[in-house]
Amino acid sequence: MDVKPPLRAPTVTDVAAAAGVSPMTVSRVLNGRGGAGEETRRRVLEAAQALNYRPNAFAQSLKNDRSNTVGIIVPDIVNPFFPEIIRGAELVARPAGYTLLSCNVVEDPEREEEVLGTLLDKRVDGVIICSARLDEERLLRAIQPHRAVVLINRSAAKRFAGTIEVDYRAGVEAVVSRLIAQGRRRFVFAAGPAYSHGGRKRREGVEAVLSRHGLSLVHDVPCTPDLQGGIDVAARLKPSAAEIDAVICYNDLIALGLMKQFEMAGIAVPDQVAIVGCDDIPAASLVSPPLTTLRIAKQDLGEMAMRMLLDRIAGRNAQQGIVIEPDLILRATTPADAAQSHADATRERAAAPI
Amino acid sequence: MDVKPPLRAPTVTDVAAAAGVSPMTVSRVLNGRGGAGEETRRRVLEAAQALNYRPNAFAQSLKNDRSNTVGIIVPDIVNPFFPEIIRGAELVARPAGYTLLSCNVVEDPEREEEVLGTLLDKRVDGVIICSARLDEERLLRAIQPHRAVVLINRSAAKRFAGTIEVDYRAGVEAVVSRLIAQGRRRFVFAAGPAYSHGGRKRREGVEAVLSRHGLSLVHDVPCTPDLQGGIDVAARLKPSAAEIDAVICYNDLIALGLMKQFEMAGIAVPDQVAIVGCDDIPAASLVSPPLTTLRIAKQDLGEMAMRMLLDRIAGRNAQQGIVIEPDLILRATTPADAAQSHADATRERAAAPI
DNA sequence: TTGAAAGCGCTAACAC
DNA sequence: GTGTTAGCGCTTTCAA
Repeated sequence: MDVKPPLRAPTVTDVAAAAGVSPMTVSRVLNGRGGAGEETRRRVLEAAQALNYRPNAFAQSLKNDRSNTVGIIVPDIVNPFFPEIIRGAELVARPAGYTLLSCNVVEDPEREEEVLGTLLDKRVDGVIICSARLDEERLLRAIQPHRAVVLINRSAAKRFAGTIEVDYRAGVEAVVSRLIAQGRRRFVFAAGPAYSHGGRKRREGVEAVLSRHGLSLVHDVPCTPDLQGGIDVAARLKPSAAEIDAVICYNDLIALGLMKQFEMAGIAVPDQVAIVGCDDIPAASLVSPPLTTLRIAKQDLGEMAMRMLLDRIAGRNAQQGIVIEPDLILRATTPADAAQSHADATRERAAAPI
Repeated sequence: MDVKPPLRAPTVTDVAAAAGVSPMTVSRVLNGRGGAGEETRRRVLEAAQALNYRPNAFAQSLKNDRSNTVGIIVPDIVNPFFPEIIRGAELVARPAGYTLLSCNVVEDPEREEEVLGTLLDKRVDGVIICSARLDEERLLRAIQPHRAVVLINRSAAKRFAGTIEVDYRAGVEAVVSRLIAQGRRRFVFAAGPAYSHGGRKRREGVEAVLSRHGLSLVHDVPCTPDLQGGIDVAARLKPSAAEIDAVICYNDLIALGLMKQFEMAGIAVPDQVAIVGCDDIPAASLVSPPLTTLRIAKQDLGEMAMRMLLDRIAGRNAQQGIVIEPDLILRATTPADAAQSHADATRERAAAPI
């Protein structure tokens, strides 16, 4: 009556014995490699079923020299930006017969290197790396032994990896231009991690537009890419809050942390200071005022990356680099009317009845 | 000059040849199994280094019959509740020498079963299942062949799995009692997925308190455990919003979606309707008004689960079942003063100067 | 259509 | 202290 815990999982040999054939035949039948008698086929299938047989993936991988596993490395799984990418990647990987191994490196370059090593030990068929934090040289060395690599938001010699980049620069330029047209002049950049490639792109966008208008950043403050980062930035900014018009944030988490602090400090958003995020995570539209941000099609990004990776694994290196454009989502942390200047908005608010 | 892509990864044999010893010696040195000459040791290490040798995890696993990999299955990686659990689990797994394979089943029981099979093929040493959606019989059958299993928020015969459960019932009872003391009488339960074990616990909590007061639920509406679920519930509730005092939500995501819709419909929270969430995800404290919720120590939960799993893998089944208590986090979607009745609050608000 | 042998990379057991 | 042999579970090659 008692179901005994399986002391040893059944092997091809067990199935073969049960079906009265050779292990080879079992393998053939189970892998649909044709060439197997109808009757034999039935017996094998039956035996496998009865024994609850499951092929040992190690043995298969060892023999075939492929694991049907791919890895994806993200800086922080708790940052809502990344789970969507993972989900997208998984959506493509599974139907293609691949298992996805997702690894979280908690924003630590050492860990990133270590994880790439572990994935190598596990002989993954390929890896997607999101926002790699390693410096160029170490990154190249770490990915070089891998069979196939796709980098998200990081460029690299095409020889070593396919790339998918978000055109943050263009996105940021669009918002900053708009804010300048609305009369904002004194900008702050809440920069996120210093070593971020995407962070540099965003900065370039801000600075390009500013310098076109003879302006430059009032502050450029690095911070962790999470709520706490936004809180830290707020602390830095509060003493001189009267001297700034707008804060461009590395991501929504920072923007949200910042907003909360500004709200508590009585700093009016967007009337006194405009705030712009990046990513468009769900919380961005839930807060008050809802956050103006750059939307990235996160799940699509994951899907594209995985498709590119599978292509590379299969040896068809069709697409080498893709750039995707973010959408500017105008919500209420930036002034509503592009024609109306900052000063006007302030005056009008002061004159409003309630 | 050109770095050639590795056509074949180096093996013990390669290292052995380079060091002028036998493969066995290489294995011994690299695994620190003592018994190896100082000089030999040095040579082997050098050779391994030079060739950039990395042991093939398959071959090791095949031989040792253990993969040093553990799996964790979550219903939806995009739900912010789960990434924190995964991170906690990983924090414990990695130092112990285990790689964590996290799998997302997008709230689909079929996928859950399939994934348990895949993990079996990969011969993981153990699995943690979060909020298993499978029915009892299929769940038991699916976990039975696994070496070690820990279930989060799901009970099971101790024989087959360790369990960690959140005492949702107690948590919910605490809020509901409080709301009743504040004069709320007409409760709605936004129930989440019908097949959720945790959902049943929460419902028991609500109903226990209500019946103690001679009350019963006005509505019990199932929904998906995400923002959309909350939006759907709002649509269901809006026509009769005047007839309800409080909505107890399965999780924060639902509560947040609901709040947003209520806000747009001009339904005052908490004055007209109180809202309670569950989980305490970061967004809960960011919205206005901030959400009253039950806080679960998510990362701790992940850490505990992983520790329990590793214990089970090692054969020390010390702890079989753990129950953790949620903390009631009172924020502003429920009335502030327990002594003040609903009616009072409403009157006072109406009389307020602004 | 089916089977026998050999080997993927590694290590436990047993020599020497 | 070090090497030899054998085998983990599977599948490719070649033969029957």
